[in-house]
Amino acid sequence: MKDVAARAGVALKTVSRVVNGEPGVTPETTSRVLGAIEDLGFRRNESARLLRTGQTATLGFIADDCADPDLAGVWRGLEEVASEHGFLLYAGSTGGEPSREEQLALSLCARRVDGLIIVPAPGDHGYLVPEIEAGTAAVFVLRPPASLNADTVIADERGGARAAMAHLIAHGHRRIGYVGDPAGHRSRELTHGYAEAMAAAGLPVAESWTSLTPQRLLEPAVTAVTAVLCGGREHTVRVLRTLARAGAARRVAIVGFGDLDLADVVSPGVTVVSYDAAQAGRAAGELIVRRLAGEEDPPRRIELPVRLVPRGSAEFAPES
Amino acid sequence: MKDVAARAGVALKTVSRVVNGEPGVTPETTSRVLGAIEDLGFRRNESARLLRTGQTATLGFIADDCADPDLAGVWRGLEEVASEHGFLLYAGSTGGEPSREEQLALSLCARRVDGLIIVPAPGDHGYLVPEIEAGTAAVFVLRPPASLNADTVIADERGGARAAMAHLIAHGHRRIGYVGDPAGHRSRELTHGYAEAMAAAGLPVAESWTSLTPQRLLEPAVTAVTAVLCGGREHTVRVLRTLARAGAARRVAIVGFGDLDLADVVSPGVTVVSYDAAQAGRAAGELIVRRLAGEEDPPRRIELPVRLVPRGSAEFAPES
DNA sequence: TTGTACGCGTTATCAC
DNA sequence: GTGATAACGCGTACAA
Repeated sequence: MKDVAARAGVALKTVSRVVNGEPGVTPETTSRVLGAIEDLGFRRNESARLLRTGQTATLGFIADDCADPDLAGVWRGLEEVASEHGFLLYAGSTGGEPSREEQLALSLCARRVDGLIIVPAPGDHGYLVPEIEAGTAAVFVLRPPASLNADTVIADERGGARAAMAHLIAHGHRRIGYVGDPAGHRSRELTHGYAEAMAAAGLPVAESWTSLTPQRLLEPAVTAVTAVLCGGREHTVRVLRTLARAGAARRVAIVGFGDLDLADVVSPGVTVVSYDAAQAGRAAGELIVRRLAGEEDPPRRIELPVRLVPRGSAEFAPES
Repeated sequence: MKDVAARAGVALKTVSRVVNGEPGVTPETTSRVLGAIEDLGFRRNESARLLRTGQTATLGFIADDCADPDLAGVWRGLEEVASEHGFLLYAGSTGGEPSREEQLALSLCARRVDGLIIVPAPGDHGYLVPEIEAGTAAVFVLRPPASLNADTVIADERGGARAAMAHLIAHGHRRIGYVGDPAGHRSRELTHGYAEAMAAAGLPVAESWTSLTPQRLLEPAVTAVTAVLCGGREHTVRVLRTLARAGAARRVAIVGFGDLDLADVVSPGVTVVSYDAAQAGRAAGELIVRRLAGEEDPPRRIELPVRLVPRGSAEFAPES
């Protein structure tokens, strides 16, 4: 910028004015400065600018694995909003490790991102308190934070599980199982929804039904189970694979959580409950943009609907 | 930092030394500074630091859509390398629009990212020349850049197409079609591979075979076609869906480009050719890290293998 | 072992 | 309209 000023024969500030489109510069001077900028291939150093202004126009996205379909969807929605408002986006994966999440978040704060959008790993999020007090906005997506009250956007997974269960029960299923990870926020919500729906229908639940694996589904001890809710894409795929190999010997109604590439191509089609991850990302982005615009309301909690998509794998009555 | 120095009763530089772990500070002084840092909740401002040092320890990733499975895979591999070497990652989606790509790339350069990893949109990339000359490293992934000679990591899509075609031909297919976008780098490569394989086998190609859509596959004019190569996941899915609806009336051998969630669960399993996107990301990351370490060799071109995964949808002879 | 002075590239304040 | 000068928060050279 100094060089540009020298070449145009003006002061530093005048170049700054031109670059920022500030008023009060003769068209003649402007064009001279512009010429010098062109000649020297000058491009403003944003780091310096941001150091001076204190605003980085930057957001950070932190999630387990940005390549996961749900999280990638969130990312896409978030990016839409970010680019609309002129924010650039950092992204980082934690692999579900709390320590890596903290490290990432603090690195981003040290770079003075204006806001953080976090799909939280398990563990405490108290480490963010000083950052938030220092002015960094934070929104949690898909999972609530621990030890922290902040804006949150989550999917109504429990409601989704209830809808799936009601669907299975309406088709005559009474002995229904759950296949999924034992831990994690989603599993907790889904098993709650599962239990609520079973209780509401007055149906008993055997303990072994809620800790199923695809293989155990074939064991004599649980062959009484006529339907399952799968707590995630990989579980749905594993169950479908296992049952496909078992052939006609074992028929189980299936509702999966999360949509799949070929869900409508397999036979029967895979019935799923799912939500719009991009919508979650957009909601989170809009929340944070509003905070950065100065909104001071107490933390909000936005809940996204989880909808049932019937395709056939759950729309039949048990044989017994 | 000034405040910390004041509170600890030392000079600015001493705080700097402690923060950076430089030698030459009394343990006593160190602990006093550390205490002040703790009390004030001080955290070094990286922007300022990087303004001073000139290195941002930051990379930028630009792609059509970070939520696309292939590009998300590239992202994952890239991030692995980046975090290993202490780089933070910006990410931006272009939606395939050249103007948005340019805008993103220049914004990132203005923030002085050390390097750019680009899955290029169509169009000219000459706009990057001044940036590269100014010291920004650039690597192109999955598609080669136009009007620019730079490091590139691509998948051997043409070879993949040849392998797929050879596979179909070996199973007795003679009239083979291609379903895919008319434009784009991948389509170009795949249709070249297609043509090469057909020519190598001495097979004639009707013009209508290379501009197929799922619907046209059912038309009388092209029912002679007994097998197809699909140029992308969405095409494979659409073909499978269309044929599933058509039922037993039309049987077509299929090889898809890009793996699918339930590829091994549908019956028959979907035979695909695919590559390891994460490997592409890692290769790109390593390339750029090496450049940033000062490597001066001429631009490299790394080619990743594309492998055939037989699952059944292509492993049968034509009926005629 | 510690401190001083200066510079990184920009914007902001005021004077001219 | 334009310009000199001080900041922003930190690292570096060199003196103490």
